[in-house]
Amino acid sequence: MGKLVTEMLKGTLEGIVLAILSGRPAYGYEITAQLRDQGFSDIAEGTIYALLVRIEQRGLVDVEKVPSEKGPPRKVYSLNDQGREYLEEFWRTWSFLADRLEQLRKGGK
Amino acid sequence: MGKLVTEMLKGTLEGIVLAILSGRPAYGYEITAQLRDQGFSDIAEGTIYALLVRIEQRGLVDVEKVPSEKGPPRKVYSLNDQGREYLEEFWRTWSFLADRLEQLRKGGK
DNA sequence: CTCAGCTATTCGGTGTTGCTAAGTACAGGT
DNA sequence: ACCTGTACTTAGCAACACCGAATAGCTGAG
Repeated sequence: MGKLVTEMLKGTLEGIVLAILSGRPAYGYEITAQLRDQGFSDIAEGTIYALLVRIEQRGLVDVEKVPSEKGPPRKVYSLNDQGREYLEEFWRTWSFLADRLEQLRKGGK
Repeated sequence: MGKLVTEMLKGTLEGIVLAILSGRPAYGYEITAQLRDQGFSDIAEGTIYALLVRIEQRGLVDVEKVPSEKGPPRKVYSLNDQGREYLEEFWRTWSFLADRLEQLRKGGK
């Protein structure tokens, strides 16, 4: 999509992934594919994996290694309580920003 | 506000400033104050100035030096045609992202 | 059986961005 | 003279998404 999206994703991609995980546990490859389906056509694979490592280190998710039928074992991530809390905080921050931008869009016309 | 906002601002702050400039020309100090009023309580001054330099170098704004009554001369920035075009692109990208997040927020519950 | 192709993860290096912190510069009040 | 408020600049830092390559396992075509 371009540089604009790339920059905007900084800080939101993390929330997006957490939101996806809040639905059900998932592993990296799956998440990447899902994002691609949902319109984030050019999200780099490496980006997701790096992000997953990060949120794991922060203790927002639990990890379980699950053997795959067609490849190396999957690392399945699931949102834990701390992650759920963080996700709520994320939504609050997002709302704040979205509200401000909505106002600017109306007023600034 | 915290790290979350800081990261989210990456990529959006630029649009925010352009949106402000689309209302009327303004200078850095003024923009910073305005943002603070509008709830971005801890935006760093240096951040805005650096951003303004950037968008000037990209040719999105025109600059005019205007003497001030109470300090060094102001650099007044005004959105030009290219900037207006870019701002529209920004809004399109923002809408895309906001839509995706809105969906996630509903579905992921 | 080997090789291509899909699944799945890891890693090193890059560019952009916002923050921190300090410094420069000018006006007016005490 | 000194401090406060206005106004801009600069250098160095950390976080994040990207790119490209490497690794690893499995399956099916040749």
